[in-house]
Amino acid sequence: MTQPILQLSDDQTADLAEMFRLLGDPTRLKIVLALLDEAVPVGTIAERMGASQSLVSHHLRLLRAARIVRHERKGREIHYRIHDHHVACVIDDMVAHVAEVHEARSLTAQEVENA
Amino acid sequence: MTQPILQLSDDQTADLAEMFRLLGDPTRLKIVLALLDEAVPVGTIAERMGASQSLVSHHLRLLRAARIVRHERKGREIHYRIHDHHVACVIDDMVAHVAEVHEARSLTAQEVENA
DNA sequence: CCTATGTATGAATATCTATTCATATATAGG
DNA sequence: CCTATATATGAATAGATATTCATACATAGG
Repeated sequence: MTQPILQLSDDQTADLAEMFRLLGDPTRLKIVLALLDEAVPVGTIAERMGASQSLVSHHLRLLRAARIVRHERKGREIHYRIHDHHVACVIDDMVAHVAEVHEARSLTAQEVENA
Repeated sequence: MTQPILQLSDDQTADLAEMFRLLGDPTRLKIVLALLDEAVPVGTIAERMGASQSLVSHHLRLLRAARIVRHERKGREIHYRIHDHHVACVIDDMVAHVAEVHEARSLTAQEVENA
């Protein structure tokens, strides 16, 4: 399977980069991964990750704006989950990739240097 | 198809985030997209993108270190291409996602605000 | 109402990073 | 060798951003 020549508009490229960028922060990524399987209230996310409620909230705001997650009120709590199936798939794919790579290689610093 | 509960080590999570982060810069992403289909010398990449040779070179260095691209000497030129099939797949998936989303929705600012 | 709980938000900051400019390195050809 | 071409690299900087702290907002329950 070879790659089709894909031509993205500047807008599409920018959106794509923005999505990558948002997932590119370890704290935010952890949040997203935590929401892959279930809807979780903010406080619980913070607790599980060992991060402050404020920090988690700030990140959720960004993830929400990018439609990576969605929220729903449940009494006093606000439960967050992955926005849709599609986003979940994309992230799963990437996770699978990294997991594989981690399994396949165990490089020395020298090898990385020469990569 | 539901998501399996995936548990990533901190190292894996960091690597995953790092990969996302590198793709999260528009300039770098454009470079990567340009290398999906063929091996291209540095100067040509810069020319096509309208970016400076220096900037492209700096970005290629980062992409190389992360094994997102690889290089090969061809006379005086150094040709860069996507590191492997796997990386290409991951990017293609994400591109497909964004392309779909762009097709499906055309949101007002208000809708985005309330997302 | 008043309070407690859960969440969001704004300001401040220390850190990071993308970009530019100048320059070094490497290779091919005469 | 000497020059031209292609690429890499280092320093400097302007701008972005992750995090913290303090505080505001919203809701449920008594």
